[in-house]
Amino acid sequence: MNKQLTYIHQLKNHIATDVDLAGWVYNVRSSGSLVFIECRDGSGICQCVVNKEEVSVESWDAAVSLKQESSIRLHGLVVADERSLGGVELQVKSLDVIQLVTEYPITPKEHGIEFLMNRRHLWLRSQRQWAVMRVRNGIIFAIHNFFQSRGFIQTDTPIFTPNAAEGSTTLFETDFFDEKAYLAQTGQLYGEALAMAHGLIYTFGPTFRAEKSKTRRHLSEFWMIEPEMAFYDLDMNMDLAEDMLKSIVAEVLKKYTHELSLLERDTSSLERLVEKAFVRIKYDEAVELLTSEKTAKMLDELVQQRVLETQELTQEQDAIEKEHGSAKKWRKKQIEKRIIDIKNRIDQIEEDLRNIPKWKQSAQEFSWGSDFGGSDETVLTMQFDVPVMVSHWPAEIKAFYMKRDETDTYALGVDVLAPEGYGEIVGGSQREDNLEVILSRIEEEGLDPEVFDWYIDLRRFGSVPHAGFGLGLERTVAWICGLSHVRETIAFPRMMGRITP
RNA sequence: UCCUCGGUAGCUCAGUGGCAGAGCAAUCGGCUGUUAACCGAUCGGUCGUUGGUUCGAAUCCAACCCGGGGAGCCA
Repeated sequence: MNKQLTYIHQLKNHIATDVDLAGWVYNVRSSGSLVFIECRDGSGICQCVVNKEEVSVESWDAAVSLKQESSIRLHGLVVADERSLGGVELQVKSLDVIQLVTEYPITPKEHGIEFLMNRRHLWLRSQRQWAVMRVRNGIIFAIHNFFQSRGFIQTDTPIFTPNAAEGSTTLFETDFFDEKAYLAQTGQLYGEALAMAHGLIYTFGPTFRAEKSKTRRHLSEFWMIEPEMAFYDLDMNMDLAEDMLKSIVAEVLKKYTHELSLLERDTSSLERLVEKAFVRIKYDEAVELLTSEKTAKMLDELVQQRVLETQELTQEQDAIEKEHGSAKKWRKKQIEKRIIDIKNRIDQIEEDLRNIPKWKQSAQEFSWGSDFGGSDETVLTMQFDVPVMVSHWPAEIKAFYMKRDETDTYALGVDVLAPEGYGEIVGGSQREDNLEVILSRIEEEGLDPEVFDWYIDLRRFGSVPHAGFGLGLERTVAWICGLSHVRETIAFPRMMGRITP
């Protein structure tokens, strides 16, 4: 154990020298008197070549016996080789097995989501999951960087709370020394108290929602970042949210190119967003856009595009199916793979074709005063190539603490919708700072003023205009990584029907 | 809670009323540059569960269980 270990991500700096590696067998191939080991050590993956004629009998026997995820120590020479992934490989001089593994369940082949989720503790070792966790780390670091460099103080708010902050959502109930308590769905109200102490604060912690949601955007336990700023109005709030998202994306693009390429993320949309101003529209304008001829036409065109794509795919499938009969074995496999891809894509298109008319109907029939549904958000964001910030919502559909405009009909709230159909990643508002108004709002909502007494104190003692927002970490990770479901953005997701591992 | 699709070998799937199948994994053998290596052989089954229809059910019907996708709600 006293040998100096070299980590795989540093190997490029050690070409033509001998190093010691320790790690796990990601995959292994053998070819007579050569064994190719793909070794991962947490920092990366490196192909290690064992040549029968250049190692001891013990090392050779060990190499031949290796199976996936066996833990090993390697000593060898680092060489540049274009045939190897990453351009560097290790020519092994000796190999020790720490533990020989048999029947590791996750093979390099395809697996279903249920199988993988049941083995999440092992799945985390796979390349894609590894990349996602690293990008998540990068996003977290970028968020702290952004706020810390602007003088924000990170504060922590309680997880046990005596009541719901916003009447509507379902919370997890627990027993707190024989008293009913709930797991926090937001730290916002406490954040406001801390902002009155420190001016600029943010929280970064877990939140819990007991809704029985089964969609790609929901978790029961997720992490949220909630800045709260004294002397900020809605516009300043929106500026801050835009700067923050740009800063996060820029930092991830700069530091995580390898991970994003492992995830096959097309980064053009992310790169564009860093440079361009976000779209800012008011709720009324969004409704107008949703119900417009332009939107209807765009959706019709989308249907035509999908139909055309299906025709092209079907033609390709016919052509390669004909070729299949007389093809060589390797080509047959290639064709079979391609046909599976084509079938999946066609299934996806058929679902789109079933859905788009519904989207169109939902958009066309949208009536002022309701909240946007998932498809409405998608239809809105499809028309822009940067995030869309929707502000000035009908006051009735927003929470009691949001400040209203002069006409008392609009809440000074803002939702930030991510591009590419990722939906709402930020929700925020300017808060109501007037004592009388907030008291009457609490009454109107039928909430118990006694429960909010400490919160109301914030309006009694030095009340000032202030604002804040919440950023959903998992949705942000899903969007930046280009993942179709938030369950892969957190190490051990908690969602309806999933509490283990 | 509702809508919708699915559950067949360790994994991914094919099989729509008549002998339970393929690829991968596993096991054994071969191969000196492999890239989800390849080639040959072997092994592998409570067809989600229970009941029904039928000469005969993986296949048809009913109920239930589990999972995927979506709605509502939201980050």
